[in-house]
Amino acid sequence: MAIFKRQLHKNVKKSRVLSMNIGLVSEISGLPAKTIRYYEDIALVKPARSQNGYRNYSQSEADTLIFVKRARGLGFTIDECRSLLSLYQDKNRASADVKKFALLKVRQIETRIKELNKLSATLNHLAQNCHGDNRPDCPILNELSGDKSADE
Amino acid sequence: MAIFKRQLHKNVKKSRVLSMNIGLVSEISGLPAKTIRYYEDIALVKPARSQNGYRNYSQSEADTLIFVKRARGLGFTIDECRSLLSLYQDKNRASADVKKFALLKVRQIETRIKELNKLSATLNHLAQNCHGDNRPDCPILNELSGDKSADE
DNA sequence: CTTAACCTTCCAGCAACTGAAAGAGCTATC
DNA sequence: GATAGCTCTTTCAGTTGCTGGAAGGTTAAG
Repeated sequence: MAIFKRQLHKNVKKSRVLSMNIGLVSEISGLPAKTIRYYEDIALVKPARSQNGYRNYSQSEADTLIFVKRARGLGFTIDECRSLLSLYQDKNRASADVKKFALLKVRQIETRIKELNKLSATLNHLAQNCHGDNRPDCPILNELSGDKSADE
Repeated sequence: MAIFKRQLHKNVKKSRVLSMNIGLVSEISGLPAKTIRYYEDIALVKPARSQNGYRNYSQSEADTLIFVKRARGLGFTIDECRSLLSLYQDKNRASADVKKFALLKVRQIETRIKELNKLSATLNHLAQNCHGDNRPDCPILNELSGDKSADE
């Protein structure tokens, strides 16, 4: 056993190792150790502990963390990740549920994109009308201060 | 103008300067009273107090709050609002500064839009490839779990 | 005088982490 | 076996921008 102790960190990335310390899991999942501990706090992934108190992650727990990392990267909230995970772990799940979930998320993202597009257009318009020299008059500030004669 | 009735009655008798309680400022600015108090906590707008301890907003303080409301609506952070306000209140400000600020914000918003577009496309693609029936296989979950054979 | 609508402060919590402090454990090297 | 230099532990606090609620004081109206 002692042989593997340091090799875990250096070499063994993909082999089926019995258990992993948080540092290794952090490395292979790409999640900061802080975040992984936080995920334990919120009961997302609760690893066993070694005698010395160190967290001890199984391969499947590491996989779960990687799953969460991907789902978060796709814009799912932690709670949504929980739902996805339970669907993932449910052998009798309906993929229809997951599809519905994903499409709802798509609609939410698209709404947000529309809002941001409006913001960007408004700001850009204001900036274009701003002469950008040292004269004190500025359409952007005028607009913000509610001076209606500033724009258009 | 019904809003002002009570306040006018009360304040005009005492002084020519119109000052407002938080409820009135909330109404005319559209910001919740909670938010306005929070803005005092973070030293954005610190009103005087009446003898009874009530907050007493001047017209210009109310204007500042309206300014902040608009700027927040345009996606500026509180700290950015602070900068905008100091530019606004600086008689010698260069509108170039404001323009630069706004254009930077536009770029940030556009970056965010691009990210969201990618997310939306990925999710949408996965959903389209999901048959959406009760079979347990689901490309979305397969993708999240890192199964490369799932997609394409 | 009572009641309702104001106003006040303080405490707590949301999401999803991140930083820092203080201490214990482990490993490599001398 | 001492020591340097990692990794690991817990706990508290902070981030951003608010929002909710409790407990209580003030004011206006009927």
